[in-house]
Amino acid sequence: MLRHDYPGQICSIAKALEVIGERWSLLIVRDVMGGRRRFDDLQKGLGIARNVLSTRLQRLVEEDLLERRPYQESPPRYEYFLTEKGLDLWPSLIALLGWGDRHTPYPDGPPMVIVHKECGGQVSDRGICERCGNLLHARDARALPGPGAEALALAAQQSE
Amino acid sequence: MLRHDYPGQICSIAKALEVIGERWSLLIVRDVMGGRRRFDDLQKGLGIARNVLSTRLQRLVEEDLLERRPYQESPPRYEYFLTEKGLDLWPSLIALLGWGDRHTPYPDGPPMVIVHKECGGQVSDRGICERCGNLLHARDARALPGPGAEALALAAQQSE
DNA sequence: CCGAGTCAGTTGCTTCGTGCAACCCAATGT
DNA sequence: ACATTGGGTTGCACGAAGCAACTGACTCGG
Repeated sequence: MLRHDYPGQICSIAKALEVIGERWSLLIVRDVMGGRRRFDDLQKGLGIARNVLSTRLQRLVEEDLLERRPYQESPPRYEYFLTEKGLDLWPSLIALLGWGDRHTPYPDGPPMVIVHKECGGQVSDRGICERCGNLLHARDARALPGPGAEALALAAQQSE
Repeated sequence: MLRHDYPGQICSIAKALEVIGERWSLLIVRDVMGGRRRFDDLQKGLGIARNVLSTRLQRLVEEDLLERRPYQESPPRYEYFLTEKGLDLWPSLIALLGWGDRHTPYPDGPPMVIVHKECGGQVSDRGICERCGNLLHARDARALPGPGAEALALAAQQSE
């Protein structure tokens, strides 16, 4: 992505994309939301080039979506945590997840489903629990492997 | 964006981003949803390079998000319409719009608000009408200039 | 005491996507 | 007759992304 801004656009969608529209950015946020917090862990999980991951993390920290916290000194090692601003991307992520599930489906069903922590109900792409009907936020839900997950994990193992 | 795929990612978010994660793609969808249908109109509105717009439109047609329909022959001229798959990006777009509004706000308020056609109520970032409480879809809603629109339109005029 | 491994990057090189400007062609306006 | 519009295509320069190698401080096993 040459420049990451969209000059002249008067629209909050364009503003949002200036921050999270770069390649990999949203997937990094997704992974951190799922509990990956360390450089190598993110790099291996995403298959992203290390230099690119480095610049993306820096930018996400600058933009206040991630917070970089040391978890040990000498040698200094860091973990990345989502800020409120980063966590607030949850509705956008599950909307995209829903769209992907509907239109480019995996053969054995979705590899990931979102469930309401409290009641265990499945969460729709609008972030509404289909069992209890509540409107949820990031902290109310959890991602679990879906029906399509096993076959794919197997295929990934075999290709190694 | 170098390659538009994310190899090895078992996730519908990654699948979705393979299709609409490229720079400009989502803004093109937004503009077509707002009624811009022709090449020059899109090009001027977005300030995108013509060759890039050309390749993006081709890809969006290939991926079945847009449909290219002739509206006259000799010379052949085309308009671009959203398919159901394209229209179904609406929840993702308003989720991003909501995030942008909350976290990178314009000084005079949002430049665009979404309203329920039927009752005129404002639509939340989950696509729920705040007046009648209904869960809405793309066709139920309309984008209108918001409180921050006038000042910005004025500024845009002056910079010309 | 020595070598292998881990973690979080940085550096250098190459390739490919992007922006910019110019060009094309048919039809229409004046 | 000439300029303008619409919908592109072509050529070039530049910078972002991918890949691989390297660094530097520490830990762990033998």
